[in-house]
Amino acid sequence: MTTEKDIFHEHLKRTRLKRTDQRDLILDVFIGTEGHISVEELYELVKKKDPSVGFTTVYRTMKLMAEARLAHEVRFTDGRARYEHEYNHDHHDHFICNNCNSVIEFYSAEIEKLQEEIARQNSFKIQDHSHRIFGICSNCQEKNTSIGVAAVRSYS
Amino acid sequence: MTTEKDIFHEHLKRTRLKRTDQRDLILDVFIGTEGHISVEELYELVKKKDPSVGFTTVYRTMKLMAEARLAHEVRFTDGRARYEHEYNHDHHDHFICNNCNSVIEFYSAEIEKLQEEIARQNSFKIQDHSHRIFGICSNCQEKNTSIGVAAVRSYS
DNA sequence: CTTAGTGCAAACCGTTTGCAAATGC
DNA sequence: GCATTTGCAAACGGTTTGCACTAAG
Repeated sequence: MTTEKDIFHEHLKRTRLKRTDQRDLILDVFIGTEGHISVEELYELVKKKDPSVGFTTVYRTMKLMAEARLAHEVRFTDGRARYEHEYNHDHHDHFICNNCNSVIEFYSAEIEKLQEEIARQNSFKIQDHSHRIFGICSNCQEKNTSIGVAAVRSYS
Repeated sequence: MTTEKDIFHEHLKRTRLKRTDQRDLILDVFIGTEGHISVEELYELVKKKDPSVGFTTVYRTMKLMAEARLAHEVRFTDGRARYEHEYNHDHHDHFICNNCNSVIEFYSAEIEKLQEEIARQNSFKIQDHSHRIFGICSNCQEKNTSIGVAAVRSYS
């Protein structure tokens, strides 16, 4: 059975990079998370296990994990990079609540298919996509009858 | 006939803000552009007409234009905010070439409909969305048989 | 022993903010 | 006249980089 650690080590070998204790630790900590974790959040968790690890290393390692297809980078409304597990996790897109910032995952085979069709019509070769739907989640709709739409949000 | 300037001035009146020469000039220059212009690009154009305008004012005015629904903010791969015309322009989404950074607009009524359906199923109230498809445009596919996929792109 | 990785501090870059002076209404 | 806007410079916040040192293979 292939583990995320195997994949990571293989990726390192293939690209002639070195295994280090820091990289292994960051991977271990990342494996223990779920959802969409920011680099800083991950750094805080790593620091608990080994306070000597620098946050630059976490940044660099997460880039490696993305290259190894273990992590997928996403961005919501706070301008930070966030990572979600990619290995053994199905692709999905996101609803993002403009009120409470919660994130709901969704998947539509039909949308995926239509994307491919339109790409084909345009002779465009898809490598990746980012489909984010912003609005108000059901929870916030119930709790708050009048939600301020003060400013136009910037979706970084 | 309602012009973009009318809409802008109405928006200012409604929100009790003031018309200024700078704001009018920036709007005029923006009206004269097409595509997806960055704040800095817009600032350079504005400077040609009036070098005394500060770039902070351009930033602030573009936010106003977005609030007035004259401009829509988008972000591709360079981390900059870009604005495209929203008034009298149909909604669309984007293909973005990872090789030459060109942008192709697309629209699918079916995808839009499916989005709404999935939102309804999740009791999510859509306010906006951002749907970006990254890959290689037809032009780059022809010209370059081997395109480097060196690093994982960060889609800001 | 050679090459890559680490941690730190400083740089970076797009964007925002504090402020005194200027302007709209 | 009062409130808003302006332009400047400085701050901000997330991320990246240069570098002397350390560690992996």
